[in-house]
Amino acid sequence: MKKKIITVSMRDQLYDALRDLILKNVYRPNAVLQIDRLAEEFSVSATPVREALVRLEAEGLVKLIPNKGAMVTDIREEDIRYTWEMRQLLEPYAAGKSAILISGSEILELEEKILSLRDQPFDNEKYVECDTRLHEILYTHLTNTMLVETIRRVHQMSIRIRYFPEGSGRLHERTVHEVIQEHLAILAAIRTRDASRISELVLSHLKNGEKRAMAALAGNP
Amino acid sequence: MKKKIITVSMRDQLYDALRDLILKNVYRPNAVLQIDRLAEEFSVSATPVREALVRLEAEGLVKLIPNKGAMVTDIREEDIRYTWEMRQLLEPYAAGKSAILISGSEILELEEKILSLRDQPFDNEKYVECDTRLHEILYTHLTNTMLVETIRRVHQMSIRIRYFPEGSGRLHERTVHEVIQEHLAILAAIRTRDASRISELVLSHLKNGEKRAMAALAGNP
DNA sequence: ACAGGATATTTCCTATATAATATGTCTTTT
DNA sequence: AAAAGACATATTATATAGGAAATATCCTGT
Repeated sequence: MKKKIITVSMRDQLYDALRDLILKNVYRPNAVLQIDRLAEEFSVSATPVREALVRLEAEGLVKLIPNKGAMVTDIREEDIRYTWEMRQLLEPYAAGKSAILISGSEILELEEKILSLRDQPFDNEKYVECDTRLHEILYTHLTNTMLVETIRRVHQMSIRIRYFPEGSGRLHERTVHEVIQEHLAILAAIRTRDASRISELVLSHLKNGEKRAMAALAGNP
Repeated sequence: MKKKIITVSMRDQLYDALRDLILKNVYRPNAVLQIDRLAEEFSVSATPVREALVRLEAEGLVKLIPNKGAMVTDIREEDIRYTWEMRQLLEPYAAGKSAILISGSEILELEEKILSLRDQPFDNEKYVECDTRLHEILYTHLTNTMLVETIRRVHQMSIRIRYFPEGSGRLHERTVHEVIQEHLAILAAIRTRDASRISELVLSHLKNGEKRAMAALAGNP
């Protein structure tokens, strides 16, 4: 049988690369994204770059102005409030729903991931990686793909916000400790499969998260 | 002074045209969208067609399979449930929030639009137009653009569902009458600016809407 | 009947041409 | 002289056309 070599289109590779750079604020808000420059940067032609940009625009990460060009979307203070408003609207509901869908091994992985933060509590990169995996486990069992996709999008925005403050590489130990405690509380509730308790805890976790994000933005990490 | 001629990119025009055709089920679920054929159909080259398709993919209207092609996304029974689950999650909250943001003249326009349905209660096209305008007035005042955008997307899906049943051109008089009554009740609540009452009414309206959609799909329009 | 390979079709990308916008210079006007 | 306007130039996005790569289709030989 012929071996099946999977090939990822240039467009998809560029999309992934650019999204990553935008989320991590390497390309900062309002940065101009010049098609030719990006094409040269990645050693491809303009077409796949444009297609990647169109997709990023649909995700709200890039603003495309006809005949003018592309720029990374802005992050204003309101956007932070809006992001957490969305999360508070969607995630408590979603987390409650998936309570019974999470497997035992996933619960163990969650615990492992949460506790691993304790070891290197100052690494933003590691923090985001853990948070993202946590989201994956919590929400990808839901069958409502629209809900999952929306949560993914909003969470993506909250990653951007996390990386937004200048010099956001390090986190305060006290903050990380708080987050770990909240995560562990949620985990304990998941073990009991108590949907309404999970919703409650996720909501208060998100409210605290909003406060922490605002504080970080004001310069108190 | 030089006259400013606004030019809409080919990509945007194609996106609008294709979206409309998909929402109205002219291009039905699972229909294959061949790039060359579309390019010829609209007398353009392949590139802007591809870019329009990428955007439609991000909106969940088109499925893009690398090196294979594009097709209109499927509508399964679950998708209908998911759509209404999203609406019930978002719209009561959103409607409650915009209660105080709607102007007097908009309330009058709403009333006019709602009552206009009474005159020609069998026209699906007119129904959707009215429903869309209603959404616009209700939700575009909200400052949370993510929320507005998500509601727009989900509402878009519910339009597709409305057009989905074969021969969905005509509506039953009794059904339309029900919808008008529900809309009027919401309108009355908007006049009193009672946010929690609006939320309540929108929620029950959506629950009824879900039942009606399911019935229509089962062949009882 | 079925594997294997040639042919055809279609997507995907590159290279090139076209159109729109921004920039800079020179002229005109106040 | 400063500001505004008009023209030419440069830069950049946008669209077209053609070629490379992947997938699908058909044909042939066992």
